Amino acid sequence: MLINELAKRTGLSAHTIRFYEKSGLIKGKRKENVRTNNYLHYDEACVEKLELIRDAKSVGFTLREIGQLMDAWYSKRLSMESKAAVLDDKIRSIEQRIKQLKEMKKMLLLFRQDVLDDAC
Amino acid sequence: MLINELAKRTGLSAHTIRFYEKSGLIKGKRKENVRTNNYLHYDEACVEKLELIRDAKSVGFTLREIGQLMDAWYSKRLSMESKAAVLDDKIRSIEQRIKQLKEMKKMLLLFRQDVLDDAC
DNA sequence: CACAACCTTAGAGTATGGTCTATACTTGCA
DNA sequence: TGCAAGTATAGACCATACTCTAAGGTTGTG
Repeated sequence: MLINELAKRTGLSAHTIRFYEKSGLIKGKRKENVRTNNYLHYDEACVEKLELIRDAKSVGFTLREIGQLMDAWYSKRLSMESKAAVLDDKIRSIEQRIKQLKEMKKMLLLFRQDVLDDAC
Repeated sequence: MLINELAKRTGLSAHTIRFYEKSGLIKGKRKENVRTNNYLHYDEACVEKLELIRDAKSVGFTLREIGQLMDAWYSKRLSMESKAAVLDDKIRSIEQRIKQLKEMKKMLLLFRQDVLDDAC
């Protein structure tokens, strides 16, 4: 599929997709048998990757971290161990973030109670 | 206390503290009886606020959101209802983020298992 | 009273993550 | 064949959140 279809499939703009491609997160391919243009073609793996990017971004991962994550998942040059290590690292950082969020929530609930108490 | 002591107390740089002050998140006061300089003095509330900023940033809040939060907490011009509403809003967004993080963790654990399985 | 160690403001520079514009070529349809 | 719609690349521009430098005034100690 071409970039506009990919944009429709993922809900991202073509601009943003090009930005991600320039950042090395996804890669389109040129068709060898087509010489008249240099349009880039994208496959289902690109859709999946862009969805992963969207999800990972929404929980606070940077594009750099997401790149490492996708390398661990797709790359052939990394060993099983180093792939697992990258994933373990991200999993630990997620657990840490969940812990911090729970603490922040507890604090906000206290704030909230104080606000309501003061006024009564 | 002056800015360097505040920096030491909070672990933030004086640069960053000035940036936060310029952004409206904290406010130092000039001493009225001192006319020879225009040094800004900070109190314990500033230390607390900066610690809140640090914590809230680490869980992904923007400075703008943190500003709203601290308004809800410290401001006298907001009603009890609107303060509680701001807090409720942030609490809901935290819950949403925790949910997303748990999903992301589940996914990474599956990735991890797949990586290990493939290699065996 | 020299001088290091503070303080101030203004503004430049950096990194991240987009977002948009300009220019130019290609394709598909009437 | 003309022309709207799609594609490519380069680079400008934006917001957020710092980070640093410059230039100048103040304070405290020997």
